Amino acid sequence: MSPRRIDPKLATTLLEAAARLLAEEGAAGLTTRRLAAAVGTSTTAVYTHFGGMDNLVRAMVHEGFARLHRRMSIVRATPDAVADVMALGYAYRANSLDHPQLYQVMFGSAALGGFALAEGDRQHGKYTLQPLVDAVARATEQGRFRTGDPLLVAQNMWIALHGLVSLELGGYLIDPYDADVCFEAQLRSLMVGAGDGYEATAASLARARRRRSPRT
Amino acid sequence: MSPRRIDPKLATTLLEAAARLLAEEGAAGLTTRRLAAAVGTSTTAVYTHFGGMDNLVRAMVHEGFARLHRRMSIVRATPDAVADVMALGYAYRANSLDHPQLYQVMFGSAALGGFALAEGDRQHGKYTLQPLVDAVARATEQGRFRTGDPLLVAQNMWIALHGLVSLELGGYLIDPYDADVCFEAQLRSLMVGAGDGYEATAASLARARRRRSPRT
DNA sequence: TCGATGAAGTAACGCTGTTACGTAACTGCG
DNA sequence: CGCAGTTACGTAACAGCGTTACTTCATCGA
Repeated sequence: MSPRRIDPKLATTLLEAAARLLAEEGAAGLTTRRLAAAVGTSTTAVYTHFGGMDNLVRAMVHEGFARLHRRMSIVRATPDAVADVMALGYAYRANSLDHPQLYQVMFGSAALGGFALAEGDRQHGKYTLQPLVDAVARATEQGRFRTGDPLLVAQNMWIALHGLVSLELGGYLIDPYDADVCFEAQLRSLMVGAGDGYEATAASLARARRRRSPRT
Repeated sequence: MSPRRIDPKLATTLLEAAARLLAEEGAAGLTTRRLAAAVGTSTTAVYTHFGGMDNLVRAMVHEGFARLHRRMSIVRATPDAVADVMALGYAYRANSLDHPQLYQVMFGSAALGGFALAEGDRQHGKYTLQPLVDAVARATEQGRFRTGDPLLVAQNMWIALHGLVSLELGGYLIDPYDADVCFEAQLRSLMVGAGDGYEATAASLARARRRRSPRT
């Protein structure tokens, strides 16, 4: 019927449209038919290029982790490793708030919505976490953190950050304190919990705060 | 067709069946038709009693928060308030692991699956958090925690715990450390981050560990 | 120029939540 | 006891979902 669209990159087009649909209408609005309509094709395209909605979502999750990794990779190492750790925290949260729906699909145990993630899809955090592990290791070398496995310390920080972002995006945070207050309190608590001094953490937090990236 | 079931508590029956369906088959298996079949009625019952699937899920979430609150309320106050705080952490995680699917619906920003939670539904954490706030306040009075708002401190602990449980249930935790290790490391870090001494925390953790409730 | 290959469209299947409509049962009043 | 009134339930349908045979058609290589 419609003139045949010669588009060898239909897969990419589909992914971009899916991301836009997800961002604008939420996960409920991300259906094969609406996606097909958005790119001017038929639902079959999803199957020839991805083999189903699951795989398309999986590809989006993949892309989401890559973007998160990129966002955290541009945080440079400075002489203050604790400030670096907190700067990574800022980057993590900023990326999540920039793509809230995607974040919820990545971590929202999206199996709920019928989208099923495979085992490997959840392990992208492994390399996403690497910049944080490095910064923690340097903070440990600098004597700011207690001696211990940087991977375990970094993972605990990631866990706490995910808890914050997850509850913030879900609207679960309780009234008197907004997410910003909770976030910085969380950062302070994490650094002190890892072994840093209370005053030293405050100074490093001030430094990290100045390094927040303006936009994506 | 079938003999009219005289069951004035059909609403309760539906809720129980829904909980069982959710636990056994996951959120994808929780449909009006399967639910109706499970209790030997028709899909209409869901609408006369709840006004739709959303409200039924909302009622389950309500019940889930109540159960969580109950589970945390049986943690008694002892002279070691920090041990109490960690015992509440154990209770929180134990409850979540006992009802993983329900937990994911409660916090999994279930809007993804088409189930929408109302604003008020998310604020049940307000009273659920109260036992933790009290324990934190006592730990502060005892000089174990730094002076500060117990609500903010407790909220940060809840955030971190939710992060752990959420990632654990979703299968996101990274290999070398299992969830138990991460959990106890998280507890230690939280107590130290709140102001407790490293050695004092270790002693209290040992006490809290002995108090774990055996079953629901 | 012609056959082969692969992708896209059509239409259908079974499933979902939801609702209009009819019916049957319980409730309360006389 | 008998008769409305109200409520709850079953039936059947609608729209929309993911998915999949089957068909059609554009493109490429010989």
